[in-house]
Amino acid sequence: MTVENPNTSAPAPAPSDFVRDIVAQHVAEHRYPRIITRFPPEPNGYLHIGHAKSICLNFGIARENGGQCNLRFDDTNPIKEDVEYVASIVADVRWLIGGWADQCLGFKPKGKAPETQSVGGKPDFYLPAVVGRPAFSEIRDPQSGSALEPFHASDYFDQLYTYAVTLIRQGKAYVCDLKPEEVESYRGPPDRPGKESPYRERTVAENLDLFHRMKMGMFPDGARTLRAKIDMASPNIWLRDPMLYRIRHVEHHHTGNIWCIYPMYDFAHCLSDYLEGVTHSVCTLEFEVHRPLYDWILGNLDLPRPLPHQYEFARLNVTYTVMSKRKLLQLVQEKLVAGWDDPRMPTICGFRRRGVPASALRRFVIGVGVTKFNSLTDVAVLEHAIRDDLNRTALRRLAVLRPVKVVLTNLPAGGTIACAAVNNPEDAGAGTREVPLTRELFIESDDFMETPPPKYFRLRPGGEVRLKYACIIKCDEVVKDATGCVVELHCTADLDSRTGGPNAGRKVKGTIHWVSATQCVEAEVRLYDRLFTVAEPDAAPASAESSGAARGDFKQFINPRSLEVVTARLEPGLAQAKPDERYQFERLGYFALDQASEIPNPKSGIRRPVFNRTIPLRDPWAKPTGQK
RNA sequence: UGCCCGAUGGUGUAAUGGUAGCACAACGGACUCUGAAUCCGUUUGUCUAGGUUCGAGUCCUAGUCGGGCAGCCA
Repeated sequence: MTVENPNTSAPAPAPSDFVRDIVAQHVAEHRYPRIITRFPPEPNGYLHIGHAKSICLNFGIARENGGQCNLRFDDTNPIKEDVEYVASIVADVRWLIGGWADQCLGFKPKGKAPETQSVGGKPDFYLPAVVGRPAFSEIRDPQSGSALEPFHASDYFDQLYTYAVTLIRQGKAYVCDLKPEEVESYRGPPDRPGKESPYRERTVAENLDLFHRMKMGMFPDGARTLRAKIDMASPNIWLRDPMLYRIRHVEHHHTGNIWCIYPMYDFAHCLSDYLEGVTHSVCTLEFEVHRPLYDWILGNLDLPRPLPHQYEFARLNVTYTVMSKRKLLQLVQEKLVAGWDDPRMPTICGFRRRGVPASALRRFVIGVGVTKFNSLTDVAVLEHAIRDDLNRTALRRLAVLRPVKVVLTNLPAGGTIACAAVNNPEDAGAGTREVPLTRELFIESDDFMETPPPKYFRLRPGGEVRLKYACIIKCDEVVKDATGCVVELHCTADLDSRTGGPNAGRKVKGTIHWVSATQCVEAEVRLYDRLFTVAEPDAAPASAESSGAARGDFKQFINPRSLEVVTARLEPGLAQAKPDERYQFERLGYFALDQASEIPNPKSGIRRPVFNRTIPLRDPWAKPTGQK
């Protein structure tokens, strides 16, 4: 199989799934002049890896068909939404698709509303996109240089109001005075027909007047709604005269105080799709039962251009994490994590801060496929995608997380031996660097055992091990403190076994990493592990002893060891680590500079770098099964 | 409960009436100056019962199990 290798730039195989099959068929029969999709988040939370699946599907379809994908905020409920989220969503989307599908990103000229036009003699509204790669710092049209912005459903409130009036004129919508509880009881249970609202047969003139007065702010919140007149006996709840508009006297983050009536999702979404010329409106499974309503609204407005259609796929679930916005918000608000971008969070910004490349995230969400089956994907698949990406691209470096001092007794105190180290064995072009070998070193405490188990092939008293890129050393003496703790190992170096030396080919079983004790940098290193201890924090029942209150509470499964902070010693070159660079600390894992933290050293005042562990290397030996 | 949707190894996903394949995981081996990577190999699957057909994972019917919908949320 072909892989997306950045060195060979071999293309990844074009994904295939039922949605793409439908699109391909439409392309084959020239149903639309151009394929247009959209990614429509509500700005009420941060984007997570589940959204990444939707983003890669929608932008993927666009890029594979020379089409476009609009970023549109589905902002029809001002009480839940906030500008805080708008900026983060734009940043996350652009990071995820950057260099991959950003040429398909559809934005609109800033402040522009749908244009009034006539198509085949019929009145119409249309808002075409500007498609291209807007610069990252400032979003501008690459052609004209004019400012761009994402689409907003709230930019269509005028047009949506006009469409609502059209429905009223046709006798297909009415103003209803029922209270919320009454609406619920009139709607009825799914197995029996509902009851028609007493306000259902109001005259067109009365409905027009009432709807206008709703808009003018003459009624309090909840007093009246606009409803579609469809069928109170429908087995589909969403066809039982669904709400189209409700009254909300609240300021909207994008439209300010212009409106006090706001359209419902079902009314706004299908028409927003239409206004933007969307052809394929791809959403998750829970909207499947809404599709007849989506089609009803568009089908009853005599719209002159081709209508969009909705297709549904199963959302992404991953083991050992939670995905619902509510639960993620809870983790943030209750300070169980450090914020939305905490590297343990399944948010896009969390992964980014953790050091996961966008290409790895993309590869993962594309790899799991698109179906209508409610699946639970093993987090191991994600971890594999990350390791696979980083293995090919990360620069190898030496770092010791939990140091034990080693003294090479046959080396002079002040001397330095420069050792050539390979930067990336997967990429010959990455070259080499020099690391200093000195009399005093640090090695990983795990790499020495006084009484090792069978098949342990690192350092032991009297044993030999190779220092990677340097030479073989032999452990002559174990120095302990008063409590019996190992404080120092005295070893002799076999300099003939140096890389490139006469005895370079000498074999010893183990090779370990190391850093010079006198020429290294200190860093804070944050070791992240999965946030939850169970595969399904949502579903796992509480243990029998737990109280009823704790039953089903995902928070009881939070991993108390999901973050460990150590002071590590790094090879000197890492003082110049770059934020965008990815590193493999050899034999340990993949690490990236934390861009949000700069810890000044209290002693020296020098900035001490902070590294986040993106993911550890696979380590079968660490597992119980590996210790046989 | 009514309606809608779904079901292929442990997990995810192909096979579009014609040899059930791939990835991850697991296990074994080779190689190794990273117990990584790489390479080779092994184990494990069409929910059940009928029907259509020369032939069914695929089409039909019924059942079982799972998910969704009953916000003036999206």
